[in-house]
Amino acid sequence: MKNTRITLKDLAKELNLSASTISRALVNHPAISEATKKIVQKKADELGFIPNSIAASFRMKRTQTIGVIVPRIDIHFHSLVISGIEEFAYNNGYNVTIFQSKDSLKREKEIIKILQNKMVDGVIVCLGIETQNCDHFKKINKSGIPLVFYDRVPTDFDANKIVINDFESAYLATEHLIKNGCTTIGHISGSQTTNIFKARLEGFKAALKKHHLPIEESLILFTKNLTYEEGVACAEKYLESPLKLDGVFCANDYTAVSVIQVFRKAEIKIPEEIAIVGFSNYPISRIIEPHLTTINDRAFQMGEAATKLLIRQIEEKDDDIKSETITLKTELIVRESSSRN
Amino acid sequence: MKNTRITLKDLAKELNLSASTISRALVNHPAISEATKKIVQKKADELGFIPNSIAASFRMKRTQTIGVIVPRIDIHFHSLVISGIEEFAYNNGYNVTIFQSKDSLKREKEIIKILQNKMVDGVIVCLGIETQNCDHFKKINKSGIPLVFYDRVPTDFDANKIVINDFESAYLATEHLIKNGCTTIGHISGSQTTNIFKARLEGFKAALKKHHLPIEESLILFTKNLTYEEGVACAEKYLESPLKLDGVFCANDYTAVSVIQVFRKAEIKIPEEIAIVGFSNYPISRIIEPHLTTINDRAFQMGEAATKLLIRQIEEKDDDIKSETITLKTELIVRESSSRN
DNA sequence: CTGAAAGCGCTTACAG
DNA sequence: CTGAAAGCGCTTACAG
Repeated sequence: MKNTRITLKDLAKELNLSASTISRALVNHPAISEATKKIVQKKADELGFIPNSIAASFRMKRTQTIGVIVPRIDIHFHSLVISGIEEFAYNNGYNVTIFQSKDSLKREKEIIKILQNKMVDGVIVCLGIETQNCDHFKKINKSGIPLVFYDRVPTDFDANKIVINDFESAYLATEHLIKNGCTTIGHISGSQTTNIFKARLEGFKAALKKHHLPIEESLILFTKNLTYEEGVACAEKYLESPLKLDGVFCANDYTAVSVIQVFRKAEIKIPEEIAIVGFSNYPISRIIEPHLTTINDRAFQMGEAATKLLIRQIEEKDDDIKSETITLKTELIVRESSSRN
Repeated sequence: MKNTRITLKDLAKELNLSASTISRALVNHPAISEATKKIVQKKADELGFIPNSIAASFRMKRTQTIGVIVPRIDIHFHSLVISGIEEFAYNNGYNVTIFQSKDSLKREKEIIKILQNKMVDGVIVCLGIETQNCDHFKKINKSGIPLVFYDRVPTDFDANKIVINDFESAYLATEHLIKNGCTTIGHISGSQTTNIFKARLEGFKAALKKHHLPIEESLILFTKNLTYEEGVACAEKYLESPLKLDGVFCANDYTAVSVIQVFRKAEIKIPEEIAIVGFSNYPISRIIEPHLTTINDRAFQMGEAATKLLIRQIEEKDDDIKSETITLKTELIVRESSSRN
């Protein structure tokens, strides 16, 4: 059953050619005559030749493989990014090997080791929540393997990054609320140790300032992980607030959905009495009623852009480490939750 | 910058030992003395030795890699399965390489080729929608690479499969509606070329029959892909039906959510007037109001079980092809959408 | 308990 | 346009 695979040598013997010629013919080397190429290709098909790309990788020290490290693959955002990575990689002849760090620093370090053992050509990573220090990444980078970060990116060294313009997106979202007549606007934010949530908060404040609205600190609520449950708690706080708010900008869609539900249960009309904007354009945003205005965070494009940058660096000849930051444009998707006409 | 990696030979020279001994010491071979192992390990750490596992794979014809083919990675069900695969594989020393077939047969065949080139040790796959004929999989199987299917599995050959008991799950879900007093129950089904949806429909009918309720064909609606939008259309049909239905069992959660929303908009009380049950336990099921009763389809466990079975077959010595079907137990999660007490 | 030697299947610099 | 030869870094059967 386990038939031994045909090799270049077998093909060579069969055709009275050298293995070198077979090898070259199969990769369409310009020095080989068309006639020979045709003969070789035909024989290869005939005998069901399966090239051993492990042997080739070993020889060339190139695996055509990209390693990906995400906190968890079953978070929709990451699965969208990975989808973009796989798509772009596939179309450019690279394969993708996936690892979940589970937000564990220990595991992240183990994975880095495996990636080096396996000689991946490059690595795309979203840092785990525990990771404050990127020495393990610096090491792999110095060994000549290009690295691109997305979403949660390192601050302690100069790396390739794909990000979105969180500040401006938040600014835009907030301004949209203002333009729809909101004057007392709350914000539900995430952990301030994560840059993107800090930036969203800043953008929110900047928009208020710009439009001469007061920044009510009591309406800025902080959560740990922006979960649905935390969102419910925040919404309940808003209900108890002496300030009568008429708009909320949430740093993600889950919390926005909880706010919608809690307010509706309290018989508050959305968007008439309170307008809501979320962030990320999760599938639920166009299912929840009223449909949620949100920011398209371009997860798929993030994966594509990361892979494109990575492959360019893999295939570039020169060995200088340089780092680029690519900022993707987001988009405000206006739906009913904020549309007062 | 691109420092050349230390090899076994370098280590051997450094320690006045042979490469054989170094190799054995590093894998904890029993024939090597503890003293030697210690020395070797110390030196390896000191010089930052990174084993070249591509060389090892090449030599041993074993890559410790599992190939995974899914239609799309950004479908929540699949990302959950992959999460289970990655987790189990990681804990057992295997890596996971992911490919998306995008439901294209052509692409599926291309991927199979790549997988063979890359000499993965085994493959886990959910068939694409176009795939009626599994010859390409038979071929890779015959070449000695074990294969495990999940969710959409082949019917034209005897393969390893991980499935859930769709029939019984549907039976249970329907019986649950009956026990909550429903007598005129509809079903929203998926494509009948897909076995799981056929089985769910059969389970639905069996439960009605068992409880001596009539099977109203006009209340059994078929969709192509069980999308949210198709669900809306089905719900509207139900509203126009002369039969006054009081329960709906939906073959997935998306359609169940649309039914809830359409009915609520029509001022129908859920669950009092119509009770709803979905299938899959998607995150949205515990967000939508009322929360949706549904079937936990064990996606994560499916990934684990598939990987466990695959690894066992990879590591088994004997070359017989045998096929196992593992059926996972599902679970009915009762929530408000069907609870009439 | 340790070593010498062969070989896995490719690619490529060199030669012609 | 084609070939002979070396070598990538491991593992392992064999010998001692």
